[in-house]
Amino acid sequence: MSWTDERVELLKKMWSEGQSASQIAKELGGVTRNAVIGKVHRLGLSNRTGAEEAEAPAPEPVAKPVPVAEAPAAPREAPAAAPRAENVTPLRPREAQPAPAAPRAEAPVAPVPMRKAIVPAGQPLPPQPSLNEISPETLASAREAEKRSRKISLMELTERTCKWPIGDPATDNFYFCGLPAQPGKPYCEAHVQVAFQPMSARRDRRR
DNA sequence: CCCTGATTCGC
DNA sequence: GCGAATCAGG
Repeated sequence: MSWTDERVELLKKMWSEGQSASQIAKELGGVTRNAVIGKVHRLGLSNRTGAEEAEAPAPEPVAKPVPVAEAPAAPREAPAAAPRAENVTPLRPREAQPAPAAPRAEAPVAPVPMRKAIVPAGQPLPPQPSLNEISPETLASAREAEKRSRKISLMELTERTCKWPIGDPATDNFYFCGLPAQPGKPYCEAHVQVAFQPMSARRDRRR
């Protein structure tokens, strides 16, 4: 591939639009980001001053209009579980919560009444299965994983980090597991187990 | 780790 | 002129 006029044009255009060298390289094809950067310098447009740059804080051109997670489906069967007398520690409240007296009286509401955009776009909402739907073994490894979790933020999620949400998104005690995700899967080994269960086994355990 | 842009330097 | 390798930084 060589720098034909068209290619240089596209390069100039994209560069002035604030696209990154790698994005431009991808678009052009046949070149690496290094090639793009090198060309940019030779063309003398290092100073990203291609377009007028009105002053609009150029919203970091995110390649695609990442569709902010649609309002996630209502927490499945959450309310139903609430009434259960026994303290149904919803799996979420981490760290042993030594029965701190006077647990919010208005707790029966669905756990995790999230606002929006809590789960990265594209990924299915992690089910918050009621405890009896999870086998003891799976539950154990899930809790163990929670301890080792990297506690990363939404922005730190990547292709290979577990995207299992932990904590209440309404509080600052919210983060994502972040452990190494199973190749191709959105979660780490432990959370994959919780998220993807054979229908049969799941049905059998449900009450 | 992943990704940025900047530089260098042999070709 | 080109761009891989490498550097510096987030």
